[in-house]
Amino acid sequence: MGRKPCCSKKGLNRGAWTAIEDKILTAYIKDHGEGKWRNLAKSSGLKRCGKSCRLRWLNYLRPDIKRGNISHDEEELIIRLHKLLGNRWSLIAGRLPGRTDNEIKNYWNTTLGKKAAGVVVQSSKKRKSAGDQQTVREPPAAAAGTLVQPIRTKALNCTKVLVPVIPSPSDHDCHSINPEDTNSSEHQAYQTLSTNSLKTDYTTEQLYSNFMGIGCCDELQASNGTSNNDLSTASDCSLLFDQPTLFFKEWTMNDYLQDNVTIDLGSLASLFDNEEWP
DNA sequence: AAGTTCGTCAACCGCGGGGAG
DNA sequence: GCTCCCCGCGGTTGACGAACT
Repeated sequence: MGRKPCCSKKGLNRGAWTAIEDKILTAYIKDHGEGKWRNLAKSSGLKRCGKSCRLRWLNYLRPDIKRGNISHDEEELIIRLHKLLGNRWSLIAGRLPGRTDNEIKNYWNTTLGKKAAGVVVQSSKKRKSAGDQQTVREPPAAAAGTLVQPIRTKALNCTKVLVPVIPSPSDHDCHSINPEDTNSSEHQAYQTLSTNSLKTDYTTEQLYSNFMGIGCCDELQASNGTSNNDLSTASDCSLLFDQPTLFFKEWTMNDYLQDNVTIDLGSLASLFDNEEWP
């Protein structure tokens, strides 16, 4: 049957966007809002396909895009999140305010990937001379005999990750969730998750194992229709691994999206350094 | 100065998920 | 249940500029 191409390529502009096109797109989105990209492309008069418009807006024109170099804190965070999530660029980007998945992906491919692999990266735009080859170190994990692999969600057929367990109300002590405080983000997160009829008889080790994609992911998926990738969010990880409630304050998606909270990257990094963290 | 190599990053491509009919 | 459409994601490409020979 074949899939229809996203747009007819006849008569459409391709390649780099011009300043005029940018202006048109920005003005149109200001007036009509995001979404309906295909319609947007037609209605705005831009000779671009919807995909192209969406990409241009999300990766370049959005007002909240952060420009400039990736900071050291951000870099650390990307490395840690990548270790945890693999190439889930959009999820990683979701934790870095103002950064786009494309930007992070590019940064990883050009810089961090090499770093993470143990290659000493030369300062940017400096080529190595013949006698100054890149030094290749053994990856720390490999050297220790244990290769750290990112979670491969696709390979595990586990795109719908489950939260297999939520502590019962009697477990509240260890999560610092006050059941009386129905307005707290902790409580709301608990409610959201607990309404999914989740099991309550898993140990932390089992949770960790499930979360890391080792073991019964498919079985759990079959036994529970809960959808979404929320387990990939740091707040859920915190719930699972008994991390401090600090996470809920700074790392719930809602807080970030709605209140545009400035995230303390240092605190996150220290949290990742916790021994229980993968 | 000219040519070559390499790094960066915007943009494109194809695929899959999910909703509507 | 099937098909179509829209959207979002991750992988890849290619233009461009800087560094090097």
